[in-house]
Amino acid sequence: MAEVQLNATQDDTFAQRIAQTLQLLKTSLPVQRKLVHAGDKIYRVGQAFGVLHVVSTGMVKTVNLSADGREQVVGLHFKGDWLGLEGIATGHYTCDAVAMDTGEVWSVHYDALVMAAMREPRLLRALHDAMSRQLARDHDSLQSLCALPTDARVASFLHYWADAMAKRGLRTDQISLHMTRAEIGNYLGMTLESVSRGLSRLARSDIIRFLEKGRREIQIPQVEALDSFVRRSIASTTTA
Amino acid sequence: MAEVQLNATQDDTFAQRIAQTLQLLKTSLPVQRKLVHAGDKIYRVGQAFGVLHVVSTGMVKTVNLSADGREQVVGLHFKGDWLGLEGIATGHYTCDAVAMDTGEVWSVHYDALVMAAMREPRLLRALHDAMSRQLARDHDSLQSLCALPTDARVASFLHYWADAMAKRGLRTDQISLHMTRAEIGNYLGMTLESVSRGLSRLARSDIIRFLEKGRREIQIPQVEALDSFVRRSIASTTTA
DNA sequence: CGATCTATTGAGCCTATTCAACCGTCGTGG
DNA sequence: CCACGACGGTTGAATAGGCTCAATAGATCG
Repeated sequence: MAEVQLNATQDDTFAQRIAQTLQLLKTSLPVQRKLVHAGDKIYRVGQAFGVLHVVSTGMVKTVNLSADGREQVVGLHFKGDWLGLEGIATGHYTCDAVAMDTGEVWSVHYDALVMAAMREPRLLRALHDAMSRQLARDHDSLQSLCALPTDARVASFLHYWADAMAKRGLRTDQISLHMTRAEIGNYLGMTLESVSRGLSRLARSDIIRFLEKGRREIQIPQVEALDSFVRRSIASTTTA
Repeated sequence: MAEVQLNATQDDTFAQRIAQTLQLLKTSLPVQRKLVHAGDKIYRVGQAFGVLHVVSTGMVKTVNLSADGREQVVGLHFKGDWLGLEGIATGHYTCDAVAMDTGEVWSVHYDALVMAAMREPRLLRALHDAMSRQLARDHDSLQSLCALPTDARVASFLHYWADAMAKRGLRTDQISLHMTRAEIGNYLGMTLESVSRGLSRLARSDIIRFLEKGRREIQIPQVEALDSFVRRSIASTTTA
């Protein structure tokens, strides 16, 4: 209840699109729903590809496994995001998908989806939109990684998270990161200490606020403050 | 001529798939072919999305433009790769696509492609494969960026390039980077000096060899040497 | 209540950046 | 025709940003 926020202006069209897509899936083809808990693997690297997954509720991370066994978080996925798309080309999933929270994941057979898409073009459109969004997001991720110092990367990460919530009509003034500092650091290409220092610095600048002792519930009075923080970091490294 | 190399074992199936896809496109729907030269923009950020492009010959880079105008190379694209996929969701391209070499780019209207895909499912499959490959590649890119020191990132970059050539049945013993050190550095998240030092180091270790004064023609006697160099870098940073 | 996990913070070190000088190539115009 | 400037590349020296190592503290759980 009360999921709709002040920011439900143009963003709620995106939330609506997600709802429509989930509805469409449910009515167009056999969907298997599954409840997942934090740590559950939705699929594993190397496993034969066959089904695509859509996050209905909850949050999921995707983790690449390098040849020598080291892990790399390569994506975060929220309500309406699709999982397993990287597996289409090779016929095998190329990463693990791990739930970060309790939630529900819907699964559809890729072949069945394509068949259904022949009758219902909106399904195809939804799939393409999801892939396209993922590609654009990956680009932004790359740019953050390449161009920003650690503190700004942390700020940018929080901004991304808040944005993802906002676009889905969820509350953005307070977000709860279901990730350890180590996980965040892995995703952002820095050490857990740097993440901690970055967050502390943001808190000291009153850009964010910790809401409990665990320090994973974070309040962001104004998301734009994160933006200007990032901008300032760039300016100082460029002009100096 | 003599494009097929020793390594044309399982890799040539990929080259064949590309050839088939290009053939399929040509026969299934109206394709506009265009000759491009180094520096030509195939599309621009912000431009209305409508058509997808496929690299027929040559090489193309995609460049993100941040809000404050700084550029970030987010992808490299060779024969058979699709361009513009990130534009589907928003209806606008989110990056520039710039030719790095003379080559030919084929363009098809997305809507027409989807229509044609109804009659010819292999078209749809080709599109999905391309998107899927791009996603998987982005993950690898991210992992390199997050987990490797500069020298290893340069080595990994050369390996990726050689691999891309090999999978397309092109010669891999000698590659010519149509990029300045600055461009490579931008793509790899490091300075041009670091790229230069990295390449010099690899040359000093006899892993690569420069073939001309311009130092963009690079010979790689054995691609696996790059792999083991990367592996060694990881080992030394992990164990130390 | 000890053991474990997560987070924070400090100190020292190292890697990669910054700044700078230098060289070779290329294109252009005096 | 050659001098000059612009550009791309290399290399060195100094600096700084982020990492490593280490100590501390709170939280959770058996």
